[in-house]
Amino acid sequence: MSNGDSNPSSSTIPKEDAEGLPTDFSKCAVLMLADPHDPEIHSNLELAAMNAAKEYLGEENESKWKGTDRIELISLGPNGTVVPAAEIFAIDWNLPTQVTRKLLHAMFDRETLATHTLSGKASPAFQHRPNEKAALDQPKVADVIHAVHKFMGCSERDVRGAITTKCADESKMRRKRLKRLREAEEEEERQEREKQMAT
Amino acid sequence: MSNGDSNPSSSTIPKEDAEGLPTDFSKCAVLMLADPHDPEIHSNLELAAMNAAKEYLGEENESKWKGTDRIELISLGPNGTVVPAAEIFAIDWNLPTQVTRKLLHAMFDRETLATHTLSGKASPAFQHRPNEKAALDQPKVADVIHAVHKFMGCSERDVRGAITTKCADESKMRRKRLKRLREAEEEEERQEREKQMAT
DNA sequence: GTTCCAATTGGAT
DNA sequence: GATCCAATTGGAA
Repeated sequence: MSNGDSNPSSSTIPKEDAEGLPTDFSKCAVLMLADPHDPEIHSNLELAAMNAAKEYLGEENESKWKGTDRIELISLGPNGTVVPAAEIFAIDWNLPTQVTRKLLHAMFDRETLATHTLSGKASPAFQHRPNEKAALDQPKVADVIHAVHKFMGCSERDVRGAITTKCADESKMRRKRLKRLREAEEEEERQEREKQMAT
Repeated sequence: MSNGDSNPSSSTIPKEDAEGLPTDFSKCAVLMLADPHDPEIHSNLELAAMNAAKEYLGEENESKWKGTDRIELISLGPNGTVVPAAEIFAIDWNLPTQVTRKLLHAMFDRETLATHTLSGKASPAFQHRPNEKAALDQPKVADVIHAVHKFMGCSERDVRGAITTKCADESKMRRKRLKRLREAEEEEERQEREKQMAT
């Protein structure tokens, strides 16, 4: 895990040398969001998805599949980013922005979404400020864009827009949360001081 | 013309009391961008377009149709905003944002686009600044959104987005133009002073 | 508690 | 010269 992407339940394209774990593929069904009529995309996806599944089912994620006979993963695109099928099926596949936001939520935790942006670039409207935010993991993001674009019929720029605003919204929510925490701490300190004054 | 919309070549839904000019409708073909399978939209559009054409061909715009046997107008939506067919046909109907920008250009002059915005609201990111910009003529904008959405298959929010950025871009260009003018004036003054120094 | 709206920005294309 | 990109914002929905 490199890029600040502390992913709770997704995995992306694995390294070539995936340590040859003795993964039992009979336990794993990889469903794919791909156009079967586009053979090139399809075969790339198939390969990547199987590799990703192999990594996903490896030692690190053992707790997630031990005990189940079958774990279903859905690969989102050529980079082989996979997401548990249950999370995919829980999504209402009608509104592109909703799908985008849910997928992001499934593959990044809220802290990551709040502290990253689509591009990692500073806002041109606030260039004087230091930019604290890095870019989201690019292969994963590319797969989200691919999947939503391909299967919702919306433009890639729509998906990118949805990602941008999702990160912005998570950032605002995080700020609120931190502020509330800070205020609670101050209140605690104040009460502490009051108690000491009383003695 | 009320709303700061100095429209060069478009007209919108007319007042009820259109002064009953003896317009010769045989000279006028009103083509309509409407779904003929949606009777309600269609008939609203038909009525509005005919009224708009009547106004469009009235005294104020006499110069535009005198001498031609036939003027073709295209109505964009339920509000009956019409645009000359030639301008419509000159557009590449493939890219939604291009279509939107061209339509705006056809119905508002650049000064209007530069000094107005889609909503007329101040930017939430710069609320301390006074807001100098008013909203674009709403019925016209609604017709653009209607037309592009209906015939390009893109979402209304895409069209709105395109309008927003078109106005922003025109505003920037205007600022540049004004700055250049100012600098040219200053340069002129400077040379004037130099000339006086020499004498 | 979340998502949506859309205005503004400078640089990239 | 014109268009596109996308980060940030506060309040509305």
